[in-house]
Amino acid sequence: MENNLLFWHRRDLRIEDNHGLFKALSTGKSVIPVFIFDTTILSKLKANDQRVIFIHQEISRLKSEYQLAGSDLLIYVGNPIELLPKICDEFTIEKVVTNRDYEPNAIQRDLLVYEFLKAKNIEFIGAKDHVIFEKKEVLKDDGKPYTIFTPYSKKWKARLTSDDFDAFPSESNLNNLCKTDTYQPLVTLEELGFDGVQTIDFPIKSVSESLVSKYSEQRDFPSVNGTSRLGVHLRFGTISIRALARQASSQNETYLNELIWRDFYQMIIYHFPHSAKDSFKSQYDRIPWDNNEAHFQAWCDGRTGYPLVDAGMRELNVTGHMHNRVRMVVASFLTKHLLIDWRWGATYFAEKLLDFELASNVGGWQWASGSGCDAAPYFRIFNPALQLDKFDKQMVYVKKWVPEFGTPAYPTPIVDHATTTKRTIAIYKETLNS
DNA sequence: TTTTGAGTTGTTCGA
DNA sequence: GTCGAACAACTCAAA
Repeated sequence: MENNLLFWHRRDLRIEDNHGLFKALSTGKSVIPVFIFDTTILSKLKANDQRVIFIHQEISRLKSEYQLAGSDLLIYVGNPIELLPKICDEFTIEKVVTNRDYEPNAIQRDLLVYEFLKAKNIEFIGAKDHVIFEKKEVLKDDGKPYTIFTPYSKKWKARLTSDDFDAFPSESNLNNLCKTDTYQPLVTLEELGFDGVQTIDFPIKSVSESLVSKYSEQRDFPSVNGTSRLGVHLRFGTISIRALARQASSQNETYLNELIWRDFYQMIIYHFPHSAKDSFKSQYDRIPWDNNEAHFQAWCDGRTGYPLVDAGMRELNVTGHMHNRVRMVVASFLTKHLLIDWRWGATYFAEKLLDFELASNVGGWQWASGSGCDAAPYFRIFNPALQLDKFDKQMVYVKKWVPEFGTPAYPTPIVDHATTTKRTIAIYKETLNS
């Protein structure tokens, strides 16, 4: 029996411009595409997690696309480390191809997969697909990774050549897919242990030229649809980062910079995996957080008495999304007004955000709390009232999410701005100098 | 090795 | 109202 090749989809739920899939199809071998619902991840999620519904929908679409090409996407449920060797036996696989993942847990998983497959004499091949530049492609002149964004972005741009955004035409090579006419049914959300009720709208899979071109002027105003909301599609690979970068680079430098930030944080978590759980700068883990449970709950529920903060949290709770400017404001408020550990906030975001991406999330939270690489200085504390005046002056955003604002039903501020910010600066100062 | 300039997104105060 | 400086030093990156 002829040997086959397995292509393992993870956070790359598309056929077109998929580097790993292109690589697999280019070998000329018969390629079997597979996706595994990883129960070690799913078991930690709540039954109504909207991201599982999103993935399930996209898997369903991807499966039909493979079926149109005369093949099928095989679906498994379980622990990939245990399943992959079995799948390889079942289909006489000689090589497994996948796109690389840079999160510490994923790297550990892939290392184990590599060992298990190696023991069976099966190759395990990775491809770069999730970012423009990965690992050691953008380093300082001394060969070490950057920890400051601006010089990183300069080197990133200097290193860029005309073909770095080029698509990998995986979709034009589908005749090498393993052919089948017996379609395996897709496991249902209920079978996976999820309730399957979609409560939020999923963002569309594209961004208009006009949004990108106006991005730098409009992105800071939460009442304006000035951001692309493509985070979830980048997270699960339902769009190609190369296609997006191509569009951005020709239209808006600020937008391109945001994509470079994404590469930057992916690179940081790859080189400094401790920063997934601990502060990048360890001395910030000595800060004596207040961690007041009642304050935290008020923050989660959007009833701090600071309208911009509350609007943001309520937008998050209802839609699974929060405008980026407001993310900074609520993160600054939690860490620097309430003096609550950035991990509490990061964990809450991880649970709620449809577009949650570990590297960007811990990067952002550590930036706001001052504990990250290239973070805001500790004395830089957003004033929620001033931010409201600057970015939602007409209170369109606030009134949308906090309709009772201005009535007696709206809570009074749970803490005083001047008092708490002075306290935080004093505590940070003392901790960092001791 | 030493030196120099710079560092996502702010706020407050006083002239 | 506008503007510059202070906030607090420190570390990083590159020459």
